[in-house]
Amino acid sequence: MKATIYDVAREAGVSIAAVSQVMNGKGKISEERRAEILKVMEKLNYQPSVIASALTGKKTYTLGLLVPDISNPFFAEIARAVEDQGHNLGYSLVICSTDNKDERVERYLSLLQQKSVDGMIIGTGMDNKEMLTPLMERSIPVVMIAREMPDLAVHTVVVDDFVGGKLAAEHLLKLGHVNMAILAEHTKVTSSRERVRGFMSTLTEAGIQLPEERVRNCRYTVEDGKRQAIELLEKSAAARPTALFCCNDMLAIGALQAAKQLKLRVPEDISVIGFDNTILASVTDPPLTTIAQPIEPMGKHVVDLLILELKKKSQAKQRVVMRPELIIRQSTTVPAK
Amino acid sequence: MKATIYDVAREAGVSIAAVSQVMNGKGKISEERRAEILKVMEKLNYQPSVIASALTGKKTYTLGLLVPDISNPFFAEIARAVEDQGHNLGYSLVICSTDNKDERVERYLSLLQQKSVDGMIIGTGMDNKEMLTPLMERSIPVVMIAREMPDLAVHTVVVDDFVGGKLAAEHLLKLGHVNMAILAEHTKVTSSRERVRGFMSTLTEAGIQLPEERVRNCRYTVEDGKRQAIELLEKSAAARPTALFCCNDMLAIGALQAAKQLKLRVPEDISVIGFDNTILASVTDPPLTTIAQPIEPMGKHVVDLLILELKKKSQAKQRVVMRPELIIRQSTTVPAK
DNA sequence: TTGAAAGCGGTACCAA
DNA sequence: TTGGTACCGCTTTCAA
Repeated sequence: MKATIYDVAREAGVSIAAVSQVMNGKGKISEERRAEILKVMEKLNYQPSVIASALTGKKTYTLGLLVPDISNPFFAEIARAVEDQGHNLGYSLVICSTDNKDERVERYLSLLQQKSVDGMIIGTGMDNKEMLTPLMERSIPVVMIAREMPDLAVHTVVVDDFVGGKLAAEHLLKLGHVNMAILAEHTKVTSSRERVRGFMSTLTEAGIQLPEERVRNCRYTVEDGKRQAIELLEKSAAARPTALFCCNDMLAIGALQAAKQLKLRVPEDISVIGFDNTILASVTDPPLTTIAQPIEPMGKHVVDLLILELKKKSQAKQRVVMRPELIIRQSTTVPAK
Repeated sequence: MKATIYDVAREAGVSIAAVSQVMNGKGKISEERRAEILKVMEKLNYQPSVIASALTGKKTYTLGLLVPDISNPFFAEIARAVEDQGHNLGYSLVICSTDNKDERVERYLSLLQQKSVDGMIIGTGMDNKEMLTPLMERSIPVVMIAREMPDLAVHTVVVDDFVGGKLAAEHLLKLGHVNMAILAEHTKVTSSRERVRGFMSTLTEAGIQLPEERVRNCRYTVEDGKRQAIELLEKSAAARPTALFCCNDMLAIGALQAAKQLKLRVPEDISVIGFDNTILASVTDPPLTTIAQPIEPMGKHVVDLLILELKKKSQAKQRVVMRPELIIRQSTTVPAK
């Protein structure tokens, strides 16, 4: 069996209060007693129970992370960043893949509460934003990453999606494209909406109009990206776009596959630009030009905000917007004339 | 504040014991009381504290998963499979990325113990296998996935690496290759060793010898795979291998990049075959022929074994070996003559 | 059936 | 300085 505080106390011939004090560095203990207790703890290989300690109102040192799917490289990379910073600060991470289903979100939220996690990091969308209010009422710290719920007072760390869309547009514009299309996510995904908005507004400034049918909403899968891209591209050279802005790397990969299937060369016949700069973007062929999210700093920052909040409650909620960056690889070039 | 069992008891005018009983479906409670209590629980939105319950000796319904790096697609996919099956059975998952560092493994092992997880799933290697014995002594259930420690009595779920290597070799042999090379992982990684062994033994059976310098040990990164592949490939057409067996998809991607840099065409000039069949294999260009591990069934199975063990202790430890499968895509073909 | 009470492993207050 | 002790929220035994 595991040694308990009682075992240590008995073995050291002191009270459990004394043991507790040396663990927490509180109270006054004579040097010799402290040394003796430490020695016994060592000898018994004593590991204090986080469970017991949590029951007395202390923290569980556990955080929950909700993402749509941990097997999706973007969220896996976020998870790693969050895990690392959490670990630095002494916290463990429970992962929760929601598949973007409200029912799963709800289940996980409830589970995490029952397990008394110290805080939650939300990186998943949800239709019903009311789901978070019970948490706030119970003052369980919540922060958001890569997603936002504007009318919720929580710390949020996102990339500047509008600027991201703008960067993509500027890049394509500079290359000389005028005839473009967009593979977007579902319209309820704010980040995607903003990316589209940034992209479109830049086109508009350049005097270019994008017909409505050139903006396709896709599910977050390679397959759907491919399907929609095919619809966009299976036209005569004159009728099809020369460049495709995809709101995430998965969709861009779908676009790449669509091009291949249609025997179109990337980038000569069709330029493709992605978003996120996950590992996927670097292994495709051709490697994907994409808009990078600073995933690691974002994860680190969101954890810092969460820990800050659960230490000293109540402070102005901040919305941290990080700057995206254009990563030029080889999936974009000047349009064929 | 959160409602406690006392709140429910008071509100319902019963003892906390009664409330506890209806929660656990134990003891005898009259139908009316049970209904009343249920109603009050509902009304107060009562959520029992897993922490408190765990302290009384019940489970925490939390599992720990140790992998080298959750941002690596292979392990992210494993994590997802494990998470799903755990979730089905009522367990949450704490992820621990070890970077294959014994020091991190140790830290996480200790942390998970302090948090009283019900069991641990090890998918990471470790140099010092002694690290697990303290767990066994404390009879904390441990199972392994995708890795093994032969002299450890734990349930293990792995793919048949030897057969995997064999499948790869047979495929290349059938295509007509005689001049091959291997990108392996570090020799301390048993799975990689077995893959190499399976591959080599099949070549030997076919009367083909592989010179020692044709087997390169790499770190688990695209970069290192690329570096080593370049060394293998930067020779005259006559002196270089016509096919490369890579012990995981990451290395295979490195090989693809090496070929590209050396202006060799895949598969015409050089065939490349990977291992794992992660999402990466489907997005490269050309798409990677690879040996698939049945990740999802493996994850499911390992969780089942773990749960089984922590329910009814003590049973013969089993080693489940799943069959790998050759997935032919477009990175392999007949050798140029 | 029902409920009083003794833990589980700590924390923290307070008296000695 | 020390240690006794009342919780924390829940489970379980046992007497009523």
